[in-house]
Amino acid sequence: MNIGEVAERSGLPPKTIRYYEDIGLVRPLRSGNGYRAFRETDLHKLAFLGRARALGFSIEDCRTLLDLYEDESRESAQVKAVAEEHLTAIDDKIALLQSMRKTLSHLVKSCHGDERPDCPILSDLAGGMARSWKTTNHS
Amino acid sequence: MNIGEVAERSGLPPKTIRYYEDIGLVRPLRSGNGYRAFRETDLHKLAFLGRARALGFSIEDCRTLLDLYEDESRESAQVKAVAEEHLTAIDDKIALLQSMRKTLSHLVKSCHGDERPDCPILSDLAGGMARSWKTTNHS
DNA sequence: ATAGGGCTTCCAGTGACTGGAAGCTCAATA
DNA sequence: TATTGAGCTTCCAGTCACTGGAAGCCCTAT
Repeated sequence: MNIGEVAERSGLPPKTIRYYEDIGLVRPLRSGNGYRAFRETDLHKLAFLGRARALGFSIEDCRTLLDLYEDESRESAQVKAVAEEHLTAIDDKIALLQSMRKTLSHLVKSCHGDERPDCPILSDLAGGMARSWKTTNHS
Repeated sequence: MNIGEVAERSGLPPKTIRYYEDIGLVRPLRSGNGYRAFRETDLHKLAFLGRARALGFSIEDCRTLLDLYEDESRESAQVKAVAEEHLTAIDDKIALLQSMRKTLSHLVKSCHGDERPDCPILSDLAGGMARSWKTTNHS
């Protein structure tokens, strides 16, 4: 299999596949003409990587997971530990984004968004303590 | 003010402040000894940047927001547009993470996590179609 | 013979910093 | 006065996971 077919069948761009070879995640053979010659197992690995990446695992996690996948004597606890750690990281990211979202949506709602220059979004960024009550001049 | 004091008062690391100068977000003066000499306005800008970054705005968004902040004739609609676009991007990221989270937490729950090698997490990554019913050997 | 598409390598850029090295300045102490 | 040591300077390199582009080889079809 040439890289184009593997790309199509794995869903990964050729560039990414070459990159994965660069960093040692796959080791395809070479044909006489210098083209990469992928076996089914290579395709399988790449598809594995594609799914792991789609779940947000880092490349290093992917390397670990692939190693565990190939290790017949692995303990499922090892896999679970990697996944749980990643899950925690995802939860942290979600929490951070939701806290940003909360503040931001509040600010967006409080901005009239017309041709006038005064804007509670900028006031908040500028002052940190400027709130909509201030922009509506309750002082 | 030297960079150390500005760092402390703005909450940004000195490295970051130098970087912000590099890319033209702030333009502190220089003392005779070559040290950066920050004015209150520079500190103000840096604090603005810190808050905007904490809300997840990109550096380019920050540049735009700072420009709008300094532009007396801005229209609040411009600010609101930037913020709304960013809010949409945040929502997209949250949605993506939550979909990862859902799949991943399902997989984690289905993995017994002991010393045995068989693991639905790896099965899923390997096959895409392998499900927990398969790991419990209903075939 | 030529055109095209696919393949190769290598280099550079992305975003937003961060770490580290080498060296200058300044204030306080011995 | 000499010497610490902290703080400041610049510059270079690395992070993460690709992605784009250039230059050039290979293969097939016309």
